[in-house]
Amino acid sequence: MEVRNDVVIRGTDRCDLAEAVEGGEFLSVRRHGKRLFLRLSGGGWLTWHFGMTGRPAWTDGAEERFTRALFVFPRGSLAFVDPRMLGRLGLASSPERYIESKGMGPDALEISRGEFVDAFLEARGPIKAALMDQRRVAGVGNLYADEMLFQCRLDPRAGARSLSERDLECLHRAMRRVLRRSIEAGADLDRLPPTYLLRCRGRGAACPRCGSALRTETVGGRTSYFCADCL
DNA sequence: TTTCATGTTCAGCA
DNA sequence: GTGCTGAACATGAA
Repeated sequence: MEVRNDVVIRGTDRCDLAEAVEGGEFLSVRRHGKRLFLRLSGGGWLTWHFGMTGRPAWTDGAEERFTRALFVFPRGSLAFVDPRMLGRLGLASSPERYIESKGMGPDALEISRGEFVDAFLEARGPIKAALMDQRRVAGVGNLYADEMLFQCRLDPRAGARSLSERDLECLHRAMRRVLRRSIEAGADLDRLPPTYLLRCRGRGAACPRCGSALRTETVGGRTSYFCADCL
């Protein structure tokens, strides 16, 4: 293993990391929320957090720009490419312990409708902030939260307490639908249905449903797009 | 040249 | 304890 920038392994000891990885194999992969876990043949798991701009990249030729760490195999390498270096690599004894230590909630695609409703009935603050809170449900980020709320015609600024059980059930369905579709599309926004708000972020955006100009506002510390006419 | 950004975490404050 | 704000991280795109 070659570490190009120590920032991406901060919180981990460089030697421990190298020792845990080198000479071994990745036996299996798991995901929880936005985290990836690779089981190491020497025991334990490699944890992988992508931040906003991180991604894995296989290469058997020239090294990609912004490669922050590299797992070198006999033929080719697996690179951790991350321009902004907001991602992290680390070690954990198991995904469960890692999830527990981070206080992460159930994965967005695994949480049942009942659990979801219960978790949000006691939420405070704007619904969008609650949806992005990884302690409640793990896996929903800024863009996807906007999409889910849009599909349910819910105002991102609305207090979580103001939502009915029916609203929350809609949100649970939308969460599953949006994430599934996005995974199918390989997270390529252009391959999503034209009715998706996700594709409309940016300059002078119009609502894909009614054509009105989309509004932007900061909610939960992040830029939110929504259509005031569709609420 | 300036501003903003797909995420997380933490300090400081109300 | 809860929630909000701003900062930090380092870079590219608009």
